[in-house]
Amino acid sequence: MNQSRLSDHAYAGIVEIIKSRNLEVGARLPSESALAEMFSVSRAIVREALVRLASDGITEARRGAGSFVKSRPSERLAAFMPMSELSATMGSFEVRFVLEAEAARLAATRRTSPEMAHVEEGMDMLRSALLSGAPAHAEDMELHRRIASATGNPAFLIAFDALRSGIEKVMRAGLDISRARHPDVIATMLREHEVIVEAIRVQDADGAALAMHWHLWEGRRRLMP
Amino acid sequence: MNQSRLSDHAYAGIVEIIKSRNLEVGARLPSESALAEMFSVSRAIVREALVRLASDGITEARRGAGSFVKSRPSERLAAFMPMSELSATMGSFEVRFVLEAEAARLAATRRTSPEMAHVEEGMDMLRSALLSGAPAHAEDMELHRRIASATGNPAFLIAFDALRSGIEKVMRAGLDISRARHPDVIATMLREHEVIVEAIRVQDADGAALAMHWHLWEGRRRLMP
DNA sequence: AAACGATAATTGGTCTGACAGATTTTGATG
DNA sequence: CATCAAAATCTGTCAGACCAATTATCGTTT
Repeated sequence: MNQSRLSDHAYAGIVEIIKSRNLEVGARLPSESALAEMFSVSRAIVREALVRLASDGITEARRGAGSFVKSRPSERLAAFMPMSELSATMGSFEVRFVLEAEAARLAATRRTSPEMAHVEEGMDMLRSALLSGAPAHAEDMELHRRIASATGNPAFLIAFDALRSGIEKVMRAGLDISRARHPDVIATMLREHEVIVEAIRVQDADGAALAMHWHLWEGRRRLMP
Repeated sequence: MNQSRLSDHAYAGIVEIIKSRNLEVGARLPSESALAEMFSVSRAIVREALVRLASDGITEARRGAGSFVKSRPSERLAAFMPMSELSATMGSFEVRFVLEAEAARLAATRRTSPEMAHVEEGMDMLRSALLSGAPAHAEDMELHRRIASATGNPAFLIAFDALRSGIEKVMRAGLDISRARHPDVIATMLREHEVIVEAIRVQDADGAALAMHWHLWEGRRRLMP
C-alpha cells in the first residue's frame, strides 16, 4: 500500500552521507538547499526527511546554523552503550530477551480463546503487511504486544509499553538503514513469527519461549550484522 | 535548548482532536488544509506534524484519501491500565522474576566501581532501615532500582520504573497485612539482599541471578503463604 | 429502482519562490 | 591581533500552484 515516497530516498541518502563521509556526532550536514540539489528534489522533501531523521534521534536542526548529526545510525545499533537517553533504544533488546520470552511462555500456558484469536488476528495483519512489501514495524510491534497481552498479566503490557518507543525507533532505523526488505528476509521474519504463534496455539510453553528468544536474537542480528 | 516549533502545537492539537472527538482506529482526520486553518498555520506545518505523527505510528496518510488514525495515543499509555490488586500482586512478581534476575546477572557482569559503590550505599541504607525496625519498602525499592541501574542499560530502569507503582503497592500491602517485622524475618530479608549484593560485588553472574530469583520467590511466599 | 460509468470535487504529494529570524563568516577598523 | 558591525548563510514558515490518487456526484441505461 505504502508507495515509496520521495523522502524515503532523501532519508536514505542523508544516512548514506553520514556513513560514507564518516561524519562524527556533532558534525554538520550539508544545508537543506544543497541536499535538495544533490537528490534532485525540492527543499520540502529534504525537510520531510530531516524531520523523520530528527524524530529518529539521528539528526538535530538548529535554526540559522544547520542540521547536525546527533547520533550515528551505526552507533545506535552497538551492543552496549553508556547510559544516555539514546542508548535506551538498543538496550531494549536485552530486556526483551527475558521479558518477551517469558511472556510467550506464559501466553502459551494461559491463553484463552479470545486472546488467541486476538493474537492470530495480529499475525494476519503482520502477514499481509509483510507480503505487500510495505514496512511492517507497526504490525510487528502490535503482534508482540498482543502476545504480551495474552499472558493475562497486565504487568507485561506495562513493561512492554514502557519500552515501546525505544523499540519502535530501533525497528524503524533498522529497516531504513539496512535493506531489510529483501524477499528472503521478509519470508524469514514471517516464519519466525508464525513459529511463535503456532507454539502459543498448541500451548507449547518452552517452544514459545524458545521461538521468541530465537526471533529476537535473529532480529538483533539483522540490525547489527 | 529546543525552541518550540509551530509543529509542536499542531502535533499536540491533532492528538487532542483524536482524543476529544474519540476518533477510533481507522477514522479519518480533517484534511491538511482544514487543520491548517484550525491552528492558523500553513499547510507545511500541518504536514510536518503529520509526518512526525506517522513516524510515531499514530496516524497514516493515504494519498488522495486523507490521513487516518492508525493507533490511538491513549492506548500507548500504560497509565490507564487498570490493575486489579490480585493481578498486580501476582503479575508484578512474574515480571520481576525474569526482569530483575537478568538485571542482577548483567549488573554482576558489567558493574563499574562507581555503580558498585552506589549499590553498596543502597544496601547500607536498607540495612540501617531494617535494623531500626522501621518499614523499609522505600529502601528495598531503591536497592533493587540501583541494581537495575548497575546494568548500564537504561532499558532496565525504564521497565522497572514502569512497574514501580504496582510493586510498591504490593510491598506496602505485604508489610501491612503480614506482621513481617519479626526479628527473624528481618534478618532473613537482610541476608537475602546481602547475598545478591555480594554476588554482584564478586561478579558472580549466575549467583546474582539465582540469589535475586530466590529473594523474589521468598518475598512472594512471605506475602502469599 | 438499481446498477453503472463518466465526470467533478476533494485530498495528499511535490514544487517554486519568497521572507523572517537566528547564526556564522567576513572584513574593515582600531 | 582584537573587536565589532555588516554580509552571507541557514533553518523556519508561508503562500500559491499543479499533479496524481481517491472519493463523491449525477445522469444514463437496464
